[in-house]
Amino acid sequence: MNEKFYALPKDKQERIINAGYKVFASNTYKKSPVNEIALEAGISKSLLFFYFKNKKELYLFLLKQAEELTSKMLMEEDVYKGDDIFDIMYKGLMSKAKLMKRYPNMSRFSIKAYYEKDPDLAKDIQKIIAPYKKVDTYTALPPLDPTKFKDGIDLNMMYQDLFLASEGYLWRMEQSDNIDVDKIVEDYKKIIDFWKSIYLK
Amino acid sequence: MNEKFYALPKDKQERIINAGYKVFASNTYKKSPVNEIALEAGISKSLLFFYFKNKKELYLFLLKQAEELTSKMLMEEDVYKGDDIFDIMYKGLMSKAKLMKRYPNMSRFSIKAYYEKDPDLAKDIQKIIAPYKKVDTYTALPPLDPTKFKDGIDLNMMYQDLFLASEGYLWRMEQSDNIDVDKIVEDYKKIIDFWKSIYLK
DNA sequence: GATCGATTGACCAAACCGGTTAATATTAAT
DNA sequence: ATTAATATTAACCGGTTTGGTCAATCGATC
Repeated sequence: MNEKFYALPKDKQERIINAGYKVFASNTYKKSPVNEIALEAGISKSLLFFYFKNKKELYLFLLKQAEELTSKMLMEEDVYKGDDIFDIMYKGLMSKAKLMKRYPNMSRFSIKAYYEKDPDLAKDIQKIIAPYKKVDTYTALPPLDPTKFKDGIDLNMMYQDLFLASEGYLWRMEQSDNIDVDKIVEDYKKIIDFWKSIYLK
Repeated sequence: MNEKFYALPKDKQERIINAGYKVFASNTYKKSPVNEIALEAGISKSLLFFYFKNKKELYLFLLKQAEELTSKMLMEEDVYKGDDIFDIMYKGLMSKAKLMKRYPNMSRFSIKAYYEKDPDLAKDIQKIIAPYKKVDTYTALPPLDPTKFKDGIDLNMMYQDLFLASEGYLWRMEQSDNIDVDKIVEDYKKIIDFWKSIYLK
């Protein structure tokens, strides 16, 4: 790719990146016309080909970018990880929401990339994804201090409840095009408080 | 459309329908090649054009079919509606799962149709969707008998919890290609029981 | 083997797509 | 103002795809 891309004003860079995420997230790789991306970004197709030598390079650049941004977010999340499961989940969703505000289609793009079957790409995709694949994001029950929770509560089931609901939340966020992050975070805070009130001693 | 389509053996009809749902659910209308649908259905493109006079007719037929099947399911659901909220939610997800087993991509197709922007279609889509649009599926809190629930529980928040988690569940089902409906229903039953144990008196 | 309906392969014109290139617009330097 | 360098685009091209048609073939029935 052309290094001059990085010399572009940040907002133009992000407009191009987001245009790529949008189009590649809505279609398969093969059915994502470069021209559509250029149009969405407000530049000409030729200019896109000036910055990225071909469609494949553009795609892989976007994927790498996505993986880097995501893992960076996850690491930042980790730094502040305490032992309060509710707090962890709240902060988790909050940082996801923040990322989603800046790159509304990145998450959908990444998921789609994971399942992309194009023979020209599959191998390169796996190469980029592999390192991050190990970091499995909280599907398993984290260690919890049972004394803090009300007696008789099946902590495993409780965690499934929290997890499932958060997933539903995330899903809703992905559906709507223009997310009001603040409102969503606020709503989520409310339900977290509710959970605290019923699960905690 | 050609009435002879209905004379086809039921399983062949459904294979064609499901092929349509699959392709139209994965791409925009314009980028869904009729040939891909035919291939997926195991017939020739020519035969598809024999049953449906053109792409648009095929698409609208599938949409009408989807709306009819969905509203039929919702009505059947209504018939058995008691006053046990947990039972209602369980039965709701169960019938959705059953429908999803028979038509794995129908729901994704319908959602996509809702957002389809093709100028050739948008109007016709709205015409088909409009009647069913009013039937809003349980977003609002249904009437609940507060005496049955543990004291001090915010029923509104509780319902949001149930609803959100169910949404997450549904989402998971849509993600996976081959759904093990029975396992999913079983899992859901477990979490319903869990909810009963913490929310009910 | 003739008849008839079901099904297909071959075909076509139009649109589309990735990528190139020569031309133009914009900015900065002299 | 002129030039030089850079950023950006329009026009174009060969190859592919796509919706749709139609004559040909297949398969059963008589």
